[in-house]
Amino acid sequence: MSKSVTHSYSRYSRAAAGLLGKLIRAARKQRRLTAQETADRAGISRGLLQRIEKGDPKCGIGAVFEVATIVGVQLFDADETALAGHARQAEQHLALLPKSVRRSPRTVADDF
Amino acid sequence: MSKSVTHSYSRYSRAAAGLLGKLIRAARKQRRLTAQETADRAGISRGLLQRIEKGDPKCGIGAVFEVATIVGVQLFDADETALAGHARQAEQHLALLPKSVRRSPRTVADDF
DNA sequence: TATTTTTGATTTATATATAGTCCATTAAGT
DNA sequence: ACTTAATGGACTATATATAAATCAAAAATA
Repeated sequence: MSKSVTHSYSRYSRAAAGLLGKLIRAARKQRRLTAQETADRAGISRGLLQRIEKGDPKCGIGAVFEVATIVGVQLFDADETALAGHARQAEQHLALLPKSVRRSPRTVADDF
Repeated sequence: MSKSVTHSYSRYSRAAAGLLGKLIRAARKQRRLTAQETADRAGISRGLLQRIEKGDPKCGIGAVFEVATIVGVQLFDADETALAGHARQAEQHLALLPKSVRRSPRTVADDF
């Protein structure tokens, strides 16, 4: 076996994944959905659902979003959402920005 | 080669991943960060960053959150956030709910 | 225009995420 | 209390995500 390179995440990222997991679990319980049934509907295994609810950062974002949707956790609220709005805005903004970025020598804060 | 089981995601999940990717890309450009530099800071490869910005649902949620944080996309705003609030609430709620769920025979709507 | 960097895409090798199974424990319903 | 179901944890095999390297095209600066 070769050396495995353990990647570490920022506290914020870990917290976000963990919180999202808790949200999902709570929502599932509220709806009285079995872990197995939820997993089936999401098209994933029960084991993966466990990891998602535990906040494992290695879970695929698609699987997480899928489960979140099923149990009724709206990340980006409703039809015209926080995220959707942001993204449209982002796209427009993108059109105005240069298509590639030339590295500027100034340093950027990296604290979070 | 054995048959590969292609998993399909709901439209909502795909949209969510895609939108988040666009958000990230736009934010990165705004900050004039190179793809390579962003990837380095996130501790991931440039290729993975490309997939994240393209909205690939198979990307690990930890990596996505990490990049989002770096480029300044706040999923759950700031220190006491939408999500954090929800999650605390979720936890309390969880304490009041039964620890396991007994399947009730009634069917549930599955359209989204 | 010339030069240099960024980007997008592809390929390969390796690490690892996931599905599937099993078992022990715990909790719900009777 | 008894019975049955849901959960949490392991473990294994396989699919696949990821890193790394390379190259061509596009775009930024001079």
